[in-house]
Amino acid sequence: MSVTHLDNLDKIVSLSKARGFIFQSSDIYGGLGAVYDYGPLGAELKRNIQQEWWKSMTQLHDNIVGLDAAIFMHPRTWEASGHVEGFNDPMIDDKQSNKRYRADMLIEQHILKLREKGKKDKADEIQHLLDTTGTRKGICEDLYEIIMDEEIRAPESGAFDWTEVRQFNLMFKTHYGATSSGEDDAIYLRPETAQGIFVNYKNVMDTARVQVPFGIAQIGKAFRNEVVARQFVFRMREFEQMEMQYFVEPGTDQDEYEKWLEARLNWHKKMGVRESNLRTSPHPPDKLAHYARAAADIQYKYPIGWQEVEGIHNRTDFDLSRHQEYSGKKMEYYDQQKQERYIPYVIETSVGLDRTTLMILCDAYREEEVDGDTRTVLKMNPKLAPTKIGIFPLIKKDKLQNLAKKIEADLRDEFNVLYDESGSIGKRYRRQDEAGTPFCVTVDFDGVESDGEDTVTIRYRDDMTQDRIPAAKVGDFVRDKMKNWSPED
RNA sequence: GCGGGCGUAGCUCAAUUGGUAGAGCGUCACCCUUCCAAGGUGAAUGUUGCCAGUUCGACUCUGGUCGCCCGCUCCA
Repeated sequence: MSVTHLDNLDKIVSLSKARGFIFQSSDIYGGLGAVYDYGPLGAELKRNIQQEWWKSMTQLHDNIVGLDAAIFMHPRTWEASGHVEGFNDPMIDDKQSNKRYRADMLIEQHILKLREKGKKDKADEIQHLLDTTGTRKGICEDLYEIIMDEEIRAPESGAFDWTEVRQFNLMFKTHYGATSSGEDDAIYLRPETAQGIFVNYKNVMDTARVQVPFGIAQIGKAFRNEVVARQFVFRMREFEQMEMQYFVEPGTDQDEYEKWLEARLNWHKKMGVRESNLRTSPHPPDKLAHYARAAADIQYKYPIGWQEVEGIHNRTDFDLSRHQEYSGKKMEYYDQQKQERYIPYVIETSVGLDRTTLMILCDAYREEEVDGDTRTVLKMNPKLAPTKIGIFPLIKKDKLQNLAKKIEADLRDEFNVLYDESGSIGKRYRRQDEAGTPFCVTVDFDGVESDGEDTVTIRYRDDMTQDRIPAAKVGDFVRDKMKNWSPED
């Protein structure tokens, strides 16, 4: 059996659509860019991943609690977080130095220089042009024209090699209130879930009886107007994050950061992703986000290359300090033992649920040669599989159907099962292979005609072998096999 | 955002110089069938991405628009 190497996402996209994992949004209207819907199998898969994450974060840690904050937040939140400032300005890049500047600031500096040189008329003229930007073509175009006409050079490199002026509106804006229309009522769809945690930090501390170090975990949607949103569910405009913010004592932050980076990498391995397809990748200091002291990606080797599936950040006390400043509410923690007051540092683990789902699909995907035919199979961790057990009568005969339906009824409460009696048995197996169903139980004549207890065959997705087991033991058997599953190469 | 390519049934594709759409696979039903998609019979599905124009007539020509792919750019 050969290992399947995927060069791109085509096969995954096709299978996702054909089997009902993932569809493009609003397909019948021609689709909506960079937005996708999860179909019946995808919804189950995604939910299973969520549950595994939630359990590993909350249930397995006595000092991490859950939260479910709203998508809408007070607009001041995004001023405090730095998103409004950073996401809404007309920016221009110097191609020589790759430095980015606010286009309007460049022009103001230019005006200032002119005044210093005594060129008052010229300065006034440009000031007027700047004040009336947006009235000629558009804000970006007008600013660009001034920079071009005045041959304004980059402050640091001295180069005159600009990109166009672009408005960075990463946040989706909408109106709050049914009768609203004006700018006053603008509200944002959150661009990250983290702020929902930070603004509830005090509430949680006051009610959940937690002590530093402690964490708050949350799963939820976030929205970003990406400049370039492509590559299936890898980069979407509406996506789901699974985040945990861990509040620690300053000074212990670097240790905790290292600890969580390793813990999170291990989680991905535990989900059944092959170790050779996972790695961590620290961000170089000059590429860190404004709030971070240290950061690393957990990357997966997608068909489109090594890409970030999760980010671990040391956010320092940036967010809590800013919220303290903007809200006027104390964000300090009082350590009774040490009799110290401080604003905790925050270690963030933030994993993309959609990216994880895509990773699981990619890592599971195989095409194998079986008797000159190609078998497409998703060898994913049984815990994550949308359907756990396919249950079939070998052929449509009452005797076989009755037992198969009885087994189905017995297992349905505990497992996601699927009963199928159409077509040949081989076809039913292969159909379940494509859905990633790890076990198929078939009722045959040997089983029901034997004296004593009924037996069935159980067929394994990964190697297509079978065992004959008592019909009453299917549940026990599956439970055991699920626990002992490990990925193959 | 820029440049290039593409857009016909769920999927892969076909339709002679413009004459109002077909096949295979898949799906569904029935029959057959004692374990790995390949038996038989039958059925459903398309305003040819969308809108407009040229034309007696457009899947086929033109423009716009939406979406997808590749490259560049971007990713605070």
